[in-house]
Amino acid sequence: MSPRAAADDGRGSRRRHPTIVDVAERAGVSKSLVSLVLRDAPNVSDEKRAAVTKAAEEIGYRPNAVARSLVRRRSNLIGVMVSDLHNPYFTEVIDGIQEAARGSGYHALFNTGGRAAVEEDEALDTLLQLRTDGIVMAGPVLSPRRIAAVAASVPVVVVAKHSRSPAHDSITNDDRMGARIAVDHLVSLGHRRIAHVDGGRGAGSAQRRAGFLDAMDRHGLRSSARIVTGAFTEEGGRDGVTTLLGDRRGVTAVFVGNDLAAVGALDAFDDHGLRVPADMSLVGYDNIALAGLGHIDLTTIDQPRRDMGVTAVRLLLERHDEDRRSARHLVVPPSLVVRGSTGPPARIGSA
Amino acid sequence: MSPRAAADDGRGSRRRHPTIVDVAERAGVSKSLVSLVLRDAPNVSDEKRAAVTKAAEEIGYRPNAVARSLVRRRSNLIGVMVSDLHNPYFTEVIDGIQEAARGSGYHALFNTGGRAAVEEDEALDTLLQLRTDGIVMAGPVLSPRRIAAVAASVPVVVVAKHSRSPAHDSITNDDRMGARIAVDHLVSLGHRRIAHVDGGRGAGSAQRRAGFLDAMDRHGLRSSARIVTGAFTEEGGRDGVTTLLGDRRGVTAVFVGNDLAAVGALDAFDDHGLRVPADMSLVGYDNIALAGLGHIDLTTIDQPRRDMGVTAVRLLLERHDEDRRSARHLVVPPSLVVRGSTGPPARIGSA
DNA sequence: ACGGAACCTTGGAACGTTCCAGACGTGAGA
DNA sequence: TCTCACGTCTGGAACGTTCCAAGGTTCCGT
Repeated sequence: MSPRAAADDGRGSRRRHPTIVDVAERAGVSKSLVSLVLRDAPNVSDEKRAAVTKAAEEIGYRPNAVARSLVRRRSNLIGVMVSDLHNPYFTEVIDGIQEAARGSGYHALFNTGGRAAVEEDEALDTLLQLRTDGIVMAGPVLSPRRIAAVAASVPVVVVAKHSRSPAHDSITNDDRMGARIAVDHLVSLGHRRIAHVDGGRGAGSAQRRAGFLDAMDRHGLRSSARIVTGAFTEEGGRDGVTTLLGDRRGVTAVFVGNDLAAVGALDAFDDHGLRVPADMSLVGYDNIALAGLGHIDLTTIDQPRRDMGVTAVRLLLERHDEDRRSARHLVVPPSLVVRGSTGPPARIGSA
Repeated sequence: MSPRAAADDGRGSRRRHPTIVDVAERAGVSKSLVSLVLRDAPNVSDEKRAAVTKAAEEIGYRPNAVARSLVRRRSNLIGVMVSDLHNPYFTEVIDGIQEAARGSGYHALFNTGGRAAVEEDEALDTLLQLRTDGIVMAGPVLSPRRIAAVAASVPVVVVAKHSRSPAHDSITNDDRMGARIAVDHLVSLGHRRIAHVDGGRGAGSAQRRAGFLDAMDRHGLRSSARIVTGAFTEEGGRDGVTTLLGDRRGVTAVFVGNDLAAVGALDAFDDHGLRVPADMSLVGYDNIALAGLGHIDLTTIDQPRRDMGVTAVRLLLERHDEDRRSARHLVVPPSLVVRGSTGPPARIGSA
């Protein structure tokens, strides 16, 4: 009598999982044949195939991915470290990753670092020890050094954070261009005195600031461009606008660093009795779901986040399956989404 | 010369990961000793311990969790299937899970099913094949049958969906109680004619409806209670309110099924020129981040989501480590969060 | 009738760990 | 001096797969 026949695992607990050998015994074939059938290889007789399938079904066999990855030395897993799951920006990227992974025979598994470097490090370590075939880092706050170190042992693609590292790939949107689009839109509506409440030291903030100035310049409005410091939070937007309104010189439109901050701005305008868009136009950035709510209805700059997720997986597979060695840093174009927070400037007060 | 010394893996690609044997060779000890040191066992001389640690460090050794789980027959992984990552409700539950897992030497790994049963099934299969030590299902839309089937091979706890299955544990908030709290709050402000825009067939919707009627009854307001059908979406709330306002009989307050729908309701009130809370009080449910935004400022019912996540992990470990066999179905109390969307009813129109 | 190709099936090694049983000192107690 | 215990270290089996080389059949062409 085989030792396995001794039933449960001794702790009197949950019965051990059936293995390929159990299936083989029941079907009266070798374990190798079972393996072949389960991976549906050609050159297996219909008879045996049926017997194995039936036996597997009957005992509720479920392949052990652990043993499989060990011997194959690949897990078919894509690990995704998301810096912050609370940020709705990432959830759509995740959708794209999930979709692309499923479509290529991989499974995506997520992790989060709660915007803290130590935790991100731990999360990455888990992914690394699991021997995932590739790692996506969504908006990491980790140091470039550490990211490069991870990239030394597994393909890595960084999403939503600019990088020029030769060690890994990255994919970001063109923040400069996005800011320019926002300004162009406002100018086309007739605005001249436009302010920017920036995102402080947040990711992409510097580029958006540069794009803003750049665009104002092109329209010959450099002198009426105004920038105040904010942050990528509701509060950052509120404070920025408050500062701005303290000494505004006929500003009729504001481009805010991101949507969350724009909502804060909306709030501040409310407090000052300014109506949007009648008295003040407002443009955000990112097009998070929030911006589309009827009650907020924010004109904003959209990043093709889902596509970015899909592309991230593609980049990973190029490295893993096609053995690409050189780094690729992709920059995708953002686009304008016009909603109800922008309109022509009020006649009164226009210079 | 050992075959391993042949450098890379033949595909000319990424160098293979160093193993415990590589560390052993370099440190001049057996692989068993390396294993002992790495799991810092007692009874290892300081000298050897140092040698092993140094060697591991030098060659950048990182344990292979796959091999480890295979032989130990436990992965120290908690798999979390989240039905919908877009729903901010879950992100806080996730925080709790992550925190509790870390605190107990486990790692949490997430998955998502995009609110579709087939995809949820696939996601669970991935988790099952990975041999996670336990699975948390956050708001599954999967059939109870299928959930029970999964629970037959691994401990399962369902979060945010009522269940009485003997096969697994669950943790939910007391929706009846939450609805009662909402009504009590409105009544205490002086409201009498209160309506409920429900969540249709959404999870917990029936209980919230029952709690609403129950509370109205207790206050002797059964006859002025009004319920209209909605859904747990912005649109559901908007439509519900529109229906309601079509034939309102002096309604001064509305309790909406969840926060998202409440935002839709806010919108509909706007459209009808009703000011909140001056003309109409509004209470939501769930206390998602959105509700706290200054611009929305919604009074709502809070579920202790983070705690629910922590508790879910605890339930899992009770089964896995302490071998509990009987099912536990926990119900936690929700609480009121008063913000700016509720106030006393307007004098005009009060009966 | 014979060789070999084509097809199907199988045993065993390997993947990188953990764990068990036992080997090898060394020092204490008899 | 001989045992025995203790502390330290090691080899080998096991975990559940995949994959390779090779073993059998069957069938075809000559």
